[in-house]
Amino acid sequence: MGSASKIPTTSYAVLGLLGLGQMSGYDVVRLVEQTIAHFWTINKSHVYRELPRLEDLGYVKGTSVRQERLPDKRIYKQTAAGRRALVEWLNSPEYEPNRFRSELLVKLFFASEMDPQNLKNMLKDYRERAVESRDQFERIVDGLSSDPQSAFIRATALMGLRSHEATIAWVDEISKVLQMERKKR
Amino acid sequence: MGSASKIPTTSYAVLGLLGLGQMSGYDVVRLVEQTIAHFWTINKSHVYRELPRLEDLGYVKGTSVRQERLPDKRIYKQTAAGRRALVEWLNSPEYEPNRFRSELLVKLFFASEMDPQNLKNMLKDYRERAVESRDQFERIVDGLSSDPQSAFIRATALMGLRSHEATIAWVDEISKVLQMERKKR
DNA sequence: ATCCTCATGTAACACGTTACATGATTAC
DNA sequence: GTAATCATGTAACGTGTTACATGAGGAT
Repeated sequence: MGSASKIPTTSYAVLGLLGLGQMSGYDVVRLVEQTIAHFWTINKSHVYRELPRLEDLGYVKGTSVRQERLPDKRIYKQTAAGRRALVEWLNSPEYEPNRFRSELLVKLFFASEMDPQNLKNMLKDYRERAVESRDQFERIVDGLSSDPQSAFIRATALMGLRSHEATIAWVDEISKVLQMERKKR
Repeated sequence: MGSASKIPTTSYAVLGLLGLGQMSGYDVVRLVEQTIAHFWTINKSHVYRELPRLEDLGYVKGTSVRQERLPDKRIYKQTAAGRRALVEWLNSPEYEPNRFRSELLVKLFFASEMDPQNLKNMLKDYRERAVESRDQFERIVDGLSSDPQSAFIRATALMGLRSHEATIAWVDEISKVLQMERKKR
């Protein structure tokens, strides 16, 4: 039953997207951006490396397509084995822990060496970006609203919304405190 | 003035930690875990690669130390040039955007292929981990409470706290909805 | 004319993780 | 006594990012 070769999350993500229809690498890249990028980025080069790997495993089947004006391309579709592998992965209860990195937080950690005005500007900018993202996710969530088929997709978008809201609230919370610290000195 | 060679955030993080006192690579690794790991992980091997690089740049100075029972080691300290480079980086207003990855969210995105019970278990587990993390951060934040020197460190810990709180609230929010979806079918 | 975007990918390099090594001490 | 932890690192490999390539079509 179990597939011998263990493949990383990125491979399953590509495989999963190919379940939505056959696509070229280029299409996958665009689709990633529109769907999972906010919790799982995959860039172009990586996609193009994953596709042959999935093909070697027999999880997808690629076909070369000639085009006139545009460069020739290769389109891929899930195989039955690919679908099985995907479902098996989905149903295994394990998942790697979340990864989060923030250069802003690194700078904040060392901010005692920082010019207070610069810190203030950076936090302002950070907040503004978060507001923009929050608004985007709000629109997305509202757009998917009541469609029961998209409940899971909506749930992931909702995470985006909530986490940006939390970020905004956090900036406001610490701005007050850091402001005070500056006065005290 | 400006340093010609641009180095990544990880290098500055190591450099910054070496500002807290001279350390071996091993010490840096432990310190990372106790301080910045929740928004900027750096593993052992990476630390050991950064140290010679920082030394080549003249930002730190390493000294070999003989030990009797323990393996010999090399301890590093910030140089004046290193400190300048760090401050310059801190005061530049740029920062790379946050990166976030979550295999759980990838699985959730494709969860229409998933056994509902498994999804339920995964979300339960995810929530439990978030609760644990939240509690840890709560203790940390409370521990650093009123010390003005640690305001910035406290701010980063507070981000950990708030984001885990948001995660917990999000799980509760979507659990209700997904439950309903299941009934409707 | 020139620059930007679409549409395909490849190549090189840097970052990040896992596995390997080694010996002393501490815990059970 | 055996296993885990401390205390140092190194080597190998896999992931992820940036730069390079190429030509058509549309915008200014």
